[in-house]
Amino acid sequence: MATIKDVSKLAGVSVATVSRYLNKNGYVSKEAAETIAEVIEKLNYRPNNIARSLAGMKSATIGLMVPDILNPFFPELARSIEDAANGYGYTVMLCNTDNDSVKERKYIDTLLQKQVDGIIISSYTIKPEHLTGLQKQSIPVVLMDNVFSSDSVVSLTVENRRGGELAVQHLLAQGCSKIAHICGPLTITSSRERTAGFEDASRGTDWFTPSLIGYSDFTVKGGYSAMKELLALHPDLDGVFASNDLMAAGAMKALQETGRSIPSDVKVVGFDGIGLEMMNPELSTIAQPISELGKTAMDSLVGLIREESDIVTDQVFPVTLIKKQSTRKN
Amino acid sequence: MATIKDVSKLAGVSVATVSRYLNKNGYVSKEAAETIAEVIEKLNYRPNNIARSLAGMKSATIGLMVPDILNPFFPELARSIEDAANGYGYTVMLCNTDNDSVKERKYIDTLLQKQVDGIIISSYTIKPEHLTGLQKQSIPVVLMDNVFSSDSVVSLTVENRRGGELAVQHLLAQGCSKIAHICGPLTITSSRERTAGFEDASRGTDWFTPSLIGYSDFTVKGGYSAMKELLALHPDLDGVFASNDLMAAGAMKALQETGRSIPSDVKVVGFDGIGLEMMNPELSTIAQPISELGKTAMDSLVGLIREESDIVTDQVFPVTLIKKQSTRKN
DNA sequence: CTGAAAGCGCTAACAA
DNA sequence: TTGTTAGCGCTTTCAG
Repeated sequence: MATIKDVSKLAGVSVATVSRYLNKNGYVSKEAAETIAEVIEKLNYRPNNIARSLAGMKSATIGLMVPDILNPFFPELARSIEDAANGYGYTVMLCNTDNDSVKERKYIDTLLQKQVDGIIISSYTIKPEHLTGLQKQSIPVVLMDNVFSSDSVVSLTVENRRGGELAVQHLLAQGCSKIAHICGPLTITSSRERTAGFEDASRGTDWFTPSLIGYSDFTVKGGYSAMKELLALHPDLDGVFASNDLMAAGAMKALQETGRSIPSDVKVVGFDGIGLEMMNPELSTIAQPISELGKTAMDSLVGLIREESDIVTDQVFPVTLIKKQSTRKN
Repeated sequence: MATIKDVSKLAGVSVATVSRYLNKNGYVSKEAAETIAEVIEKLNYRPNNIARSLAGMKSATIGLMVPDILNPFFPELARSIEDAANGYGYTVMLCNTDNDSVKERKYIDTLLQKQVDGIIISSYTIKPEHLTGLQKQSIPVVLMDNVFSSDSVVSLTVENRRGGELAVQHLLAQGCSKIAHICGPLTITSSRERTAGFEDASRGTDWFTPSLIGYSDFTVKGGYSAMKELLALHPDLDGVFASNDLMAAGAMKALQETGRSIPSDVKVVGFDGIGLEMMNPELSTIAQPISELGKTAMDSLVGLIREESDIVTDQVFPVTLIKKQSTRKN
C-alpha cells in the first residue's frame, strides 16, 4: 500500500504539499498539483483514514444505535441515515442494543474508543446519565424518540399523542362506534403518549370503558393475543387502534381468524407507517415521517459536529394519517 | 481523555508495560498489573482504537455490504452478522449498495481506507474483478449468494435449485395440479437457479407449459402484477411458487383480490423464509438458514483474518420447507 | 520482568 | 508557495 511519503517522493515534493493537495487547504501550485495527481493515479494511492483520524482529523464515522434492526421500523430509519451519512462522507457503524442498557453502555464505550465523530441513538431505555461519558468527551449525540434537554444533544420525536387522537377520530369518522386500543410497552414514552392520545379522543364518549384497552408489546404475536382477549371481553367492538403496525397486523389476524372481516366488521388503524404492503387488506396507519427523521438526524448530527450555532435541539415531527383498505367505509 | 502515557506515569511504569498489560501479552508483574488496573480505573482510561489500529493492530472493524437493508432479508442477515461480530469484538460498518456497481466500488474503497479487517459482501452484481483491490491488499472477503473460486475469498450459497424443486413437490403433494411460477430477476444467479428447480420438477408433467412462468423483480408489487398476468392466462391454476417471499405476498394479494381463497382455491409457496408473520394466511416457504448464514459468514471471515488453515472456501447451505397455512391441504 | 525508542501514516504549525 | 518537523496514542522490538 502506497503512503503519502511514496507519493511525495515520486512527485518530488514534500509530504506537506501532498497533504495540502489532498485536503484542498493551503496553497499548492498548479504544477505541483498536477504531478501529485499523476503520481497518485499511478500508485493508486489512497490516504489511510486511520492515520488521518489519529493525526487529529475526524474519523468520518458515526455510530448508529438501534434496538433491533429486525424490527421493520429501523431498517427504514437506518437506510435514510446511511444515505444522508454517505452524502456527507460519513460511514455508519451499526449497533443493535436490544434495549439492554448494559449493551448500550458497552456500545457507547466501543464507539468512543473508535473515535466516532457522533452518535445517533434510537432507544427507549436510555437515560441521560448514560450519556455522560459522551458529554464529557463532547461527542455530539442525536436522540430519537427520547427527549433530554441539553446542548450537544439533539432530540427528535413525533407527535405521538396527536397521532393517537387522529387514529380514533379517523375510526369514528369511518363509522366505528366501539373502539378498542392495543397499547405498547408502558415503559416506552412514545407508547404511553399514543395511548394518551387514544384516551383523549375516546374518554367521554358513551362507548368508552377502560377494558377496551389491551396491553401488549409491539410485536405481531403480542397484538394477536391482545386482540383475542379484547374480543372475549367485547365481541361487539368495531374498531381497533394499535400503537404500532406490527401489533395491528397481529390484531388483524385475530379478527380474521374469529370470522370477522376487515374493514366491514371491524376497522383497524396502526401506527408507524412501516410499509407493510404485503398485507391484505392493507393497513391504515398513523405514519411517522421515518425517512425525514433519519435525514434530519444526520443533518443535525453534522451540524453538531461542525459546531454550527443554529441547531434546533428539540424537534417534534408531525404524523400523518394514511388511509388504506383496513378502514374503508362500508 | 486519558492516554496510555498518563496511565504509565501515574502507575510509575513505562508505557510498554501498560501496553503489555492491556494486551495481555508479554510479562507484567503482579504488582505492576495491580497498580495499572487501579490507575486505569481511577482515570477511567480507555485505549484509543484508532491509535491501536495505526500502530499495526487490526481495526477490529468489518464492512458489511448489502443491496438494501430495506429488503426484509437483509436485516435478518445483518443482525446475525452483527451479533457474531460483536462476539468476536468486531464492529460492523453498514453499506447499502443498491446493487449499483459504482456504489459498490466506492464503498469498497472507503472501507479499505478505513482499514477494515475484512468485508462481507452480499451482492448480486459484484464481479471478481471488482475485488482485485481487496485481493491486492489481501483483505479477507466473504461473499454471499455468489461464488468466485479464489483463496482469501469464502463463498456462501444455498441450495437454490433444490429449493425450487422442493417447492413444486410440496405443492403437488398438497394436491395442486397446475402450478405457476413467478421468477425473479434473471440477472441474479440464485434467482435463475430457483427457476431451474421449478423447471426440474415440473417439466414433463402434463400440466406444464412455459406460459406458467411469470417474470418479476423480487418485490411485492412485482409479484402482484405477475400474478395478475398469470391469472389472465391461466385462470384455473391452483398452485404458485414465487422465487421469494415478497413476490409470494404480492401474488397472494392478487389471488385474494380476484376472489380466490388461499389455500382452498390456490396454494402458494415463497422462498427465503423471512419471518412474514403478519400475513394471513401465513406463507409456506422454502427457508434459507439466514441466521446461520450470517453467523457462518462472520466465523469464516474471522478465520480468514486469523489466517487459519482449515477454512472451507465454498459452502452450500441446505434449504428447508416450512409448511404454513398457505399450502394447507383442503 | 521492564523501559527506551522507533515507528504506524498523516496533519498542522512554523519557518523559509 | 513549499518543506521541516513535531506530534496524534499506541505497539513492538531490543536491550537491559
